[in-house]
Amino acid sequence: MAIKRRPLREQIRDELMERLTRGEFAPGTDVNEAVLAAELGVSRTPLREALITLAGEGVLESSQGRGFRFAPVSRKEFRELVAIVAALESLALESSDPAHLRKIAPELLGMAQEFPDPVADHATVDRRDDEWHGLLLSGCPNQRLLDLLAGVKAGMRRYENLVVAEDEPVARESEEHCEIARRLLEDDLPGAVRALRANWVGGMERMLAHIP
Amino acid sequence: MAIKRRPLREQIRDELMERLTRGEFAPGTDVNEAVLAAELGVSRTPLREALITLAGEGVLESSQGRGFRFAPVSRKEFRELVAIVAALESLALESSDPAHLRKIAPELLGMAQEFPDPVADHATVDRRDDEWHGLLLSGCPNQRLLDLLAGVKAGMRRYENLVVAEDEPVARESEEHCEIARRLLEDDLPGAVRALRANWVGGMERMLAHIP
DNA sequence: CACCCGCATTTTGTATTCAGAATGCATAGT
DNA sequence: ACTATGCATTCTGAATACAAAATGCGGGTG
Repeated sequence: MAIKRRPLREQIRDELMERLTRGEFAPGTDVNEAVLAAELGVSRTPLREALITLAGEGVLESSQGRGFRFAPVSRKEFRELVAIVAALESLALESSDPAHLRKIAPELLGMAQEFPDPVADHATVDRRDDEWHGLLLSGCPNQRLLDLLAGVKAGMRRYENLVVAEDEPVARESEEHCEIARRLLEDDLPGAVRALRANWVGGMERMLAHIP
Repeated sequence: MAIKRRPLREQIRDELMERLTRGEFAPGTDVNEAVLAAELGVSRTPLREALITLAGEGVLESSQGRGFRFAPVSRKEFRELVAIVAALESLALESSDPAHLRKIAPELLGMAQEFPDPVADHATVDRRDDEWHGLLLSGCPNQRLLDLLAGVKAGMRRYENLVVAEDEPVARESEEHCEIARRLLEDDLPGAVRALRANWVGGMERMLAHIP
């Protein structure tokens, strides 16, 4: 077995994203590099490299002499991000191989139908949602597009733990995913793209109420 | 006057992009950090920070233990990048304020009509093209989208100096810009978006012949 | 002659150190 | 009493030092 060797900065980035997803960092708070580095058991150098990467993805902001802080959240930015992701996912879906889409459509439908626990925490719901969209775009040949999407979605992660899982919205999300899968089963790619856009817009509206 | 204070990593990033545009770095070649740092008169630390930023934008690649290299070019990646930029610029145009678009339409038309020197070097042509697209999107309220676009376009920069300026393609580009501006003058936003997409696709095809 | 192993060199990855800017508090002056 | 100024502290930004991995070369061996 080939053992993996990854730069510290990448491991640190992943760990920080993990903690961010767990809600350990409040938006708007400063990063104390020395403290965080000690906590992670690394030096400031690779930590700063990870912070710079995250700043490039919009997760952090930086200002001269004042270091990094977790980017604050706003309705405006959330709307901007959703518009971007909707456009990029649409493009990814449009450029996917129709045959592949037909092949995965049943699995997409199945995943959408097996309803998550009504009381599942938002982390579980979000993870399943990510998996579903990941499968949906698994046939996209545009690797740069997928990388870009991953970066933009990282910038959206801090919005996810603002909401608590509720019964009705999860059902809506599930229904919308079914709709997309059904379109794909029928080889209706334009319809699937429209449904995907509607899914993002709908998800955005469900979320907006929870953002200050 | 408030004097500007920018981190070294940003100045280095800009300088590297400048040199890249001037064709000083061949795609596929390795970066020697010590040499480059000495050349720029800085230490390796902020240089590496700049390199990491550029790697995030796709200008560089990095592999464990082997450092950074300028990303090689390929027809496949160029097509991917054009598809992305076309989609993002379309979104930016669609979300712009129609009134603002109407206001800048005459200027867009004027810029498109004043034909660049037939013998202008590609750098000049590219710069004018960038300015035109910048003005076109100047009314887009989605700041995250504009930032994202800037990053993706940075990743495309290394393709620009692969082509030499030619008479006919520049005229085509100019005509396509006129078409877009005219649509905006007539308040035909969907038509302008279609023309913008066509402009990117056309520009891509003109460029593809020059890529190995 | 080809191939492989081991050592020396080069270069990256990470840690540590140093310098300079920002922040906050205390004190003096009005 | 309030403001402004100077100083101490804290933290970031950059440079340097150190460790470890990769590369290249030379000698030895099949």
